[in-house]
Amino acid sequence: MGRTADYSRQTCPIAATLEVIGDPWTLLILRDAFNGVKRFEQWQERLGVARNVLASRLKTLVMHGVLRTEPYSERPPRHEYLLTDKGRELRPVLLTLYDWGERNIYGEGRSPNRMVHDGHPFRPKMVCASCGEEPGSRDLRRVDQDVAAPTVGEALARDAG
Amino acid sequence: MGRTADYSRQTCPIAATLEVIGDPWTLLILRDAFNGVKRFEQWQERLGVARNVLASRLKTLVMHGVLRTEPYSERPPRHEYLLTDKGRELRPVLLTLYDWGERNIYGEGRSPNRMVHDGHPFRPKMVCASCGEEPGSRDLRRVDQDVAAPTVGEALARDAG
DNA sequence: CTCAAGCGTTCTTAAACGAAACCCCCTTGC
DNA sequence: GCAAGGGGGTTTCGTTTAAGAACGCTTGAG
Repeated sequence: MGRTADYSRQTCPIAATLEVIGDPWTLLILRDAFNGVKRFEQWQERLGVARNVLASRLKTLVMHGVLRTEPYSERPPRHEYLLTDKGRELRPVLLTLYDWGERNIYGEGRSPNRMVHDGHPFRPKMVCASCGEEPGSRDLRRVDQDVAAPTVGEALARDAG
Repeated sequence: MGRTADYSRQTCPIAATLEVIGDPWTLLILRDAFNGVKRFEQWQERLGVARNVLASRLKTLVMHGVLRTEPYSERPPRHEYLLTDKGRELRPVLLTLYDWGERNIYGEGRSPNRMVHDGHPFRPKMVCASCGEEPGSRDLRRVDQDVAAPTVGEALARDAG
């Protein structure tokens, strides 16, 4: 059946998220959206993605409320795609992907572009929102509510290497 | 050419990262790897992914150094797949995906499983590793090294909504 | 000797992709 | 008035990939 995302049956926030943004093109579309891209032709040109694929991705992003359309011309009828709040909350996802690639593919400091926060190099660090500490691999636990299958909590609570 | 990831030409850490882990199954494989899964049959059973696809994904993860194989039996020859350091550094990626799904799909606190850090609910927060501040949308800048095309820095430095 | 576990590979079929053509609506220029 | 062009897609068609089931291989157990 092609790639009809049958991992949907998984009751897990990660799987659920991937239903929405799990496509590689989708993430690049969002990257460019954060980059200020708003229109069909801009994405098409930058990404080189097939037009039908782009149209389809934009449609599902709108459907899922990650992007919304906003008319910018009546005649001819034209609209642009803007990030919603829900979409804007994906920034940390893009930032962690960015950071991983920069360090693990390009090699520390050899990335073609880097980010600067207030004058100093920016690197994202993940901390616990409540206590501000960086959680180790051991002190994160999962709590199930009403699910039997051990899905994801241990996932991130435990190291396996 | 099917989906031969031609966004490879993009000189961008995000695109580069997606070359490695941009497939939806790959991310679920990694989720389970963090969950303690180490063997072919375990993944196959949990994910319900086609065996040929699983084999192919594991192969490329090993090729990219995200997983490594470790023999656990000589006769018959068997090995398991373990996260490398490089792979373990993907934890923040999984955590941000988890968090986004929990909040934006299940709705605050309604996720089937949640995470607990040292007794209190865990939510990841992203801060600047240097100064510890949570970067706003305005105070992040991109610095190009030798690339002409405006690719990603603005992406994350600027809001577009 | 047969069976089962564990890890894939091979095969067929049905989606999804990629590329290019085509279409609609409107504006501009001649 | 009519061709040219920009913007935003949809249609068509050939190719690639994924899904799913079957098969193969090696070894240990009964």
